[in-house]
Amino acid sequence: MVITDFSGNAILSCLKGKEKTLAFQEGEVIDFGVRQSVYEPEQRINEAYFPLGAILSVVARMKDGAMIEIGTIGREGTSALPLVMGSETSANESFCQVPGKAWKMPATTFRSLLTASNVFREFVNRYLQAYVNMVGQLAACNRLHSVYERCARWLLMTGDRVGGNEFPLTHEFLSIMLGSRRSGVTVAAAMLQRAGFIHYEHGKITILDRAGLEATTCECYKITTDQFGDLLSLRPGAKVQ
Amino acid sequence: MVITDFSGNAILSCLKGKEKTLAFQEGEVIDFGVRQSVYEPEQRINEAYFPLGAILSVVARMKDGAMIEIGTIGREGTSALPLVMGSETSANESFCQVPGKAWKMPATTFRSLLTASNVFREFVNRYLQAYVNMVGQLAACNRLHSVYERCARWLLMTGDRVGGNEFPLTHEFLSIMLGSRRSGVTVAAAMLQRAGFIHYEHGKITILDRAGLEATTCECYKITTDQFGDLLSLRPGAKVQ
DNA sequence: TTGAATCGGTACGCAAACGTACCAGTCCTA
DNA sequence: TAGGACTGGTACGTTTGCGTACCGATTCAA
Repeated sequence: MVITDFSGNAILSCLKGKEKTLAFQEGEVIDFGVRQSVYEPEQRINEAYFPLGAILSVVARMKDGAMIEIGTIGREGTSALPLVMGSETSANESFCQVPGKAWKMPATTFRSLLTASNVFREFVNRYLQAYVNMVGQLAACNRLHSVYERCARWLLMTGDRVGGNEFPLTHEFLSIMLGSRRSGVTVAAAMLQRAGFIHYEHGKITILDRAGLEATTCECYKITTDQFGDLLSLRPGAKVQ
Repeated sequence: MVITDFSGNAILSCLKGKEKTLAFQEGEVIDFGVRQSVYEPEQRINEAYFPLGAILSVVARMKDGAMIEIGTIGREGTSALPLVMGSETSANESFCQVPGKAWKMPATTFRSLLTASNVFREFVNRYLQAYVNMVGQLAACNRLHSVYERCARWLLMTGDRVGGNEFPLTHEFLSIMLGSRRSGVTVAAAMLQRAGFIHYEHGKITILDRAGLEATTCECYKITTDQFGDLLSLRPGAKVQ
């Protein structure tokens, strides 16, 4: 895979002219491996990442070791939102959820771009708004909806961001992201498979019937995705920008 | 109550000189009544509010009518975060949770202040960061912690924002905010009262033992409050700025 | 190729919370 | 001051999901 432009990432693809050149010169493509750390909590952010295929998870970790996803970042966004809000650190831990490529850029370059380009800053702000709305909707969803619904939602959202219908995933990992038991996720996933919406085997999952999943999941998926969609045209196959 | 300066609100109190004058001239004190609407979902934001005693709730409402709190705003902040992110509308509904006063300012004035004053913009950004962290922590808390723990957390956070130990609250209302049954909240609240941490009667609650509540609640309270505290010195009795 | 690790299926007792209902005390208002 | 609304206490059957355990199948590495 050769990066000839930034069309793989919605944020980067709105750069033009000398800002685009700067982003090229001072950045590079990197590979994220599964569970590779992106940011550690309270640590200084030195790089901004823009997924080109990788998917990142922002998680909260409790003192007892419990972990749960509070945000997810794919080709529509960037890991560097704290920098947009003028923070030097990330309050939460984040890591790679689905392996793939990402554009890496020094934090200083990202800050320069925010200052230099109004279009870029405004676009990043719109992404920030959509991201915040996603987190809020997740807070509601986590309290009000069943494992089964949330399971379908997570698969759809990840499918959207991976830009395809197949990605590596274990029940164990999904259960951590959803903040539920592995056995509970297995039951929910088995129901989805029996319904013909998905197929999985040994750490690999395939979405077979997106419409079926959408009919199964709670309204949170549509609300969140529409909020991104208004801003960013995230759906698979949709043209970025 | 006569407003001689903005010391009641952390955000406004960082205004100086001609920006402060502008905020005075183009704003006014208003009274928020219980359950009075602040913003409706998807509607244009025409005013920014800065609580001086009132507490506002941002909530998500589901198609089936279920409602749950996803953010709370008191003397430390402002209702107008979507404007900070360049949005014209609020994705969620918000209303007054605890009645009291607030400073009201046209959205255009708020935008002017953000442009005119670096100090103000940076301060608002720090508040935005803390708010986003609060929502994320809430997403985790809603999934991982019991009604009992969340009940104590909510009372503490509201006590912090009201700037006192007594405020109007019914079990019914609290159960909606927490996304749980009223009967469940009654049981949890009764435990807290039996422990001597709180006292309540007919829609009025008093926090008797803050340390007791803090020992009871989950870590989410401390994490969230510390994130605000680093930025804003929110605790009761603490000097603002 | 063989042993270990990973992954998924399933079961089961248990706790939390749901959903609902009914009742009594308090407050508000006509 | 009498009736109705609001608030809180309680009960109980049901559901969901927890916590844990065990087992078979697949995959991977030695």
